[in-house]
This record gives sequence, structure tokens and C-alpha cells, in this order.
Amino acid sequence: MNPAAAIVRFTAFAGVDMDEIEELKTLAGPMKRYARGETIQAEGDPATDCYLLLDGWTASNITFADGTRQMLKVHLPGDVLGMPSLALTHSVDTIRALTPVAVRSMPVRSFGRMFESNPRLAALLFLIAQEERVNLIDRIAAIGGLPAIGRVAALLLQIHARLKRSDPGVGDCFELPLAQFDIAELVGITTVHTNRVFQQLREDGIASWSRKEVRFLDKERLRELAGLPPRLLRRDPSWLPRKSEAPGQKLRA
Amino acid sequence: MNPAAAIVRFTAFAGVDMDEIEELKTLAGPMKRYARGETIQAEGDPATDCYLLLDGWTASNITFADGTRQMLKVHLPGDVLGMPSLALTHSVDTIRALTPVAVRSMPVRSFGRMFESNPRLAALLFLIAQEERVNLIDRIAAIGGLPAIGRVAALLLQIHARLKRSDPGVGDCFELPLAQFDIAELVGITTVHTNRVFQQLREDGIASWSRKEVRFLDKERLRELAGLPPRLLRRDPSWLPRKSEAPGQKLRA
DNA sequence: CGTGCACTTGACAGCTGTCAATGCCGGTGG
DNA sequence: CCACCGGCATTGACAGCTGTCAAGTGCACG
Repeated sequence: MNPAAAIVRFTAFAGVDMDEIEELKTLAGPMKRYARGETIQAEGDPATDCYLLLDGWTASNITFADGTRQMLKVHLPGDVLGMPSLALTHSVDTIRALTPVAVRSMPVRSFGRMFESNPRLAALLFLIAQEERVNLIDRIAAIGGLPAIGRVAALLLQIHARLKRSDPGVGDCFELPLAQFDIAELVGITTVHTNRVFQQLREDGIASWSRKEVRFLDKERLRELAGLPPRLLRRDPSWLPRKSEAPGQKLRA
Repeated sequence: MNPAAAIVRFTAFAGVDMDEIEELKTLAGPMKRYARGETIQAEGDPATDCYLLLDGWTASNITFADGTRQMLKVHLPGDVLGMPSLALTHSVDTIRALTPVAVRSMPVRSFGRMFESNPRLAALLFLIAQEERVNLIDRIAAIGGLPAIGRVAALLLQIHARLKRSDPGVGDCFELPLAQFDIAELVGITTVHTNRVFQQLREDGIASWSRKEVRFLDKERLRELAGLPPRLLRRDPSWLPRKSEAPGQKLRA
């Protein structure tokens, strides 16, 4: 609901002024709400729209021929959903609401307009896509290279970092509206094993989890388990196109 | 060396005319060659440039604190290297030559110019980034959700599909300039186990590998092992910005 | 013809998955 | 207010996939 949250991903790379916020708004369609568990986009659907997540958490997952699912990512407010599928004829992933959510659809047509009318916003969107690639890369590293406990550690740290990006006030204790089997599906292990991993994290005084609430007890050791450094976003890249017209606006963020 | 190969990724989504090819060329710096094993970009370096891979194969990998490596992707001619790191202050991955390679650097500054001067090329680059996200997503699915043999199957199919994209003549037998430990690192298993997987693939008459050459014996079962359908790129998305000036040029691809 | 690197193979351990049962908690309806 | 119920978390026993270690083989290259 926090209006700023909806554009965090854009303002993360550079200031965005009021004009641009207005322009972003014109790109998006009306707001739509989904209840927990509802599907926002299904695998195999033609990829016609993207969605700006305004409020709530969603997950995107992919389904194997045998019905097994692999969760790819959880989305937080401000994330743009469905962009990867723009490259394909059919959507790759199924996006569903983990909590009650509010989204605004972003018709692909408006992407074309944005590239023509506002190169700077287009470049920011491009950077968001690259940031997502880094997220996926880190996930691959974790899943491919770490034992179960490290995968969970990496996941928790990644989500925490992303939460903190839109709300710097988030501390070492935060709400995580996922079930243990969601986490299992995200890091590619079973629910049972996930449970054992959390028990060990608690025993070792590294992190605890109860009632959908995670508490980091020893972030240092959590990072050791994850084995990768935190990622720092590049602020104000020098190559970004400049704001085109209407000077003198107050910058946001 | 095939000049067309260098721009496959752009022409995959829509026709690109001579003007645009020229414009792409102006974006890139001089050609540079690397020997097998050389590092093109190192983790932690400031992310200043991207590279257009003209010829040869490269790999990008990420290193954990304990020195373990996870390979993320192999790059084929036409791929743009180093884009994800544009979102960060420091490069995420190390890119090294798997074979002798030729690249042209693409200074980031030229990205900004392209977004301003040619929205259509910028949008194509945006689509390339989304396609890469799909590749990463499929890799995550394979690594997170499949046993070793399925991961290898998925990898072989993915590489084959990408090869075929720039050279439709590629058949069910193709060169794969990787060592078994490269494949191991790519799919997150050990060399020893990779070896056993290949033995089983051959025993079962599914695929064989020798002398850096892969042969698909039963593509149907290979796909079953991978568990995911092939991905079809979206051709000529209706929302793409149109070519701006200089009409009447012959379209390429 | 020797050397080195990569590929193979075998034995074994350990992480993780599977199956099945139990416990916990919040929500719902009587 | 209480009993029931369903979803999720937890536990134990066990199997199996995959990793580790170590040795041996084969091929390419000098």
C-alpha cells in the first residue's frame, strides 16, 4: 500500500521525478486484487501482460511434465511480474498469490511506448531485468553449489536484503509469509529436510523461525553458510540517458 | 567468424536492417582475442564493459568464499557477456574462454546512447535479457528439481537449442567443447558422478559423448528426463518500437 | 616415448529423500 | 464456549542418490 514501494525497483538505480512517476502510472492498467492462493498468470498462457506488484507477496513456479513443481522466486511489492515470458510465445511460469495481493497490469504495448517516449525509464527497466538476472544467478549458485543448510541461509539473506531495499527499517527479525514447503520448493529440497535444517539453524544459534517470522541470531555465520557476499546495486550509472524535458522537478528517492 | 552469428540474438526477435547493424557496430569497441583458459572479466572487478562474443565459447562462473566454483552458463557466439553486472558496483561472475575466442567490448556508455537514439535496438536488447532470464529459470528448475541425469539432459537440450538458433543446420550430433568437470560444475554435481550419468545415458541408448562430441540417440527420452518443454521465442512482438528513419532498407533474417 | 591431463572405476560414507505416523494450531460450526 | 477438522509442522526409520577418496587407464602433446 505504501505508494513508494511500488516504484522502489526504479528508484533503486537513480532518482525518479514526479513526471516520471506519472508516466509510469499511465503505463499501467487498473488495480486488481487476488486472494491468497489465486493464480495471476498460468504457465502456457500467451504472454500478453506484465504486472506491477503493489502489495503482498507472490511466487512464481514452473511445473515439470510429471507434475513436480519448482519454485523460482518470491516477489515483493514493487517487483514487476511476468517480464521473462515477454521473450516467449507462452508464459514460462505460474504466478500465484502467497498473501492477498494488489497488482496493476502493465500491457506490453505500453512497454513499446516507454522505450520510445522515455529512454531513461526504459533503461531503468533494463537495469531491473539485469538485477533479476543477478538474483537468479545467486540462486543457481546456492542450489547448485551448497548443501541444504547453505541454500536456506542464502535464500533468507537474499529475501532479507530485498525487503530491506524497500524498507531500510527492516531489522534482523522479519515476517516471511511462506510455509516450510514453500521454502523447500524454492531451494530444491524436501519439506522434511527443510524442517531439519531450521532445527539445526536454531540449535546452532544462527537463525530461528516460528509463526512465519524469521529471526537472524548470527548474521555472520549465516553469511558463511551462504558463501557469497551481499550484492551492491550500482547507483546512478553514468551511462543512463538523462531526463528529457520538463526540468526543475523534485527528485524522488 | 560467421558475421551473422554475432547478431543472432538481435535478429531472433525481429528483422534488423543494415542501418541497425551498422549502428550496432558503432556501439562496439575493437575486436580482442583470448586464448583458451584466459579470463575476460573477473569477479569483483568494477563492471564497466560488456562484450559481444564473436567467435568461440566462454563460461561464466561464480566463486564461493571457500573457493568452490559454480558455473552459471556457457556463452555461444552472438551472446552478450557481462550484462547482469551492469546492475551492480562489482561484477558477479568470472568470464573465461573455453576455446580461443574473439570478442568486441561494448562500453556501457554506448548502451545509454542506444536507448536514446534507437529505441528499437534497445527493446531488442531488453528482450535478449528476458530470454536470458528464461534460460536461468530453466537451469534453476533443472538443478533444483531433477536428479543428476535429468540435469545433464536438460543442459544438453538447452545448449543444443541455442546452437540450433544460430545455425539451424546443427543436427543431433554436435561438438561440445567442454570437459566433464565443466558439465559437472554447470549442473551442480561432481565429475565422478557426471561420468556415471554419461555412462547410463549411453547404456540406455539416450545419448553418447566422446571426444567433445555429443550425439542424441533418443531425443524423446532425453526430453522426458529434462521434464520441460522446448521454449519458443516470440517473433515480431507487436509492441516493439518501429524502425525510426531511413526506410526501404532490406531486412536481415 | 614419456608426461600430464582428463576420463574411469571401485569402495564407502553421508546427505537427502521417502514413507508414515504424530502433534500442533487456528478456524469453523454447533 | 467447546469440539471437530484440516493444514502444516515435526519425528523416526530407512533407502538411495550423490559425494569423497584413491587408484588406474587412455589419449594428446611435446
